[in-house]
Amino acid sequence: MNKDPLLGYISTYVKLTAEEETLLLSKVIYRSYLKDQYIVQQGDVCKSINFITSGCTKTFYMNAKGQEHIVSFSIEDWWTSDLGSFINKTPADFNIQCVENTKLIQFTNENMEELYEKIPKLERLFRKIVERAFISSQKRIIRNFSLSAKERYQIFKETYPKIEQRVPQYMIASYLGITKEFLSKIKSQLLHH
Amino acid sequence: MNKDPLLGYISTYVKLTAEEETLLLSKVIYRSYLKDQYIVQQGDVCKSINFITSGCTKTFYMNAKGQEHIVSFSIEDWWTSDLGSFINKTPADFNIQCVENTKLIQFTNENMEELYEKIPKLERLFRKIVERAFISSQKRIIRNFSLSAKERYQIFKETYPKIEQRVPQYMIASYLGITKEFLSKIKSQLLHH
DNA sequence: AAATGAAGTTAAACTAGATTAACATCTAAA
DNA sequence: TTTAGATGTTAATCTAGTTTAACTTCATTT
Repeated sequence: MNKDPLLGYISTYVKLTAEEETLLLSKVIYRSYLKDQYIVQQGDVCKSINFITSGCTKTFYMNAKGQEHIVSFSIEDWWTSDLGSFINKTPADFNIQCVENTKLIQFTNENMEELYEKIPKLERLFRKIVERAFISSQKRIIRNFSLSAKERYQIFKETYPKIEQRVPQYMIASYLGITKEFLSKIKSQLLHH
Repeated sequence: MNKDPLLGYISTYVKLTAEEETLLLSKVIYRSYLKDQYIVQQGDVCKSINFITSGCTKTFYMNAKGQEHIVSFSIEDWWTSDLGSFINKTPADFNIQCVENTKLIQFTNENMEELYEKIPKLERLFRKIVERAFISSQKRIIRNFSLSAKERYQIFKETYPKIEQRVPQYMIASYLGITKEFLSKIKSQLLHH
């Protein structure tokens, strides 16, 4: 039925007519990236909002000392972008890099504006998507404050079992806000209970 | 011109007609709370999205050990809610409590849905509001990972000078994710440089 | 089959920030 | 005017997590 993964995804939020679906697909760009390629580089303006159809990316901040801090991983059926940079056309705070070969569907800022005008239902779609993202971001702040690294790791494994198996351990440590050495210690503690 | 602070605020995002403004005002509830009163209690379902017209609130999570972790402060012209609870009608993760006597304008879930149907421009308004909230939440996660408590305190002072003067220091410590004793130490370090 | 490098482990020494506890200051009520 | 509660400070001790560094394991290339 839904030949396109994006349309399938959208239909779970809002119902588009056939014409709207055609218009939408005419305004998106299909792209493939190889493992390790950058979709967005910190300092550049982020030109797209991206819907991932296959693969895996990491969004990270690199500080002055050259340390990576991973904000999020994204896999199939998730969105990724530096939203602040995309909306305000300011230099990106984050890098988005492929952890696997990745296929995605891009919306540029101009196409996005046009689509919002022509298909107002998309305002609702993206309102809801951003609401969810915001809610989970708030929860993450609280978890980082109130839980130990070990507890955060256990919750990560439960919440994102797929991601845990697909990305190297040192990236998980970075996502959790700890060093790879300390995550290694936590894992051995959990093994030898 | 704009007799109502809410309409004034909204007009900076989207232009409403006089009829739309009237409809909107007919669907909101004006409320006053005293200092220390709760607007939302953790565990209850959060029934409203609130636009603050005067006063100050704190949104915090209380963990199993009874420790408060402040997620955010809100003052005039800001919104406050437990969005996850409001949208999904699930028990609230957070408490929202007044730090000062506070006046606010409430949108219930049903009124909100009705307003979205009748004034589609509001979808855009709230999309943009939530986008901003999400962007700053992401930045906060990164700051908590990559900066020391002293640096976070300095950024807090620069970013929210008004709030710093209005809330007690132990709440700022909680917002920063540190103890009041450690914030006290940081302040004396900054004084006697 | 050896060599290179990326990813993960272990352990010792170290530090940012927590905990505990005693004390200080301020305010508002009685 | 005293008292009591809330807020803030100082200092000693403690700990979760970092740093550094040496070592292991595994996959890929030559």
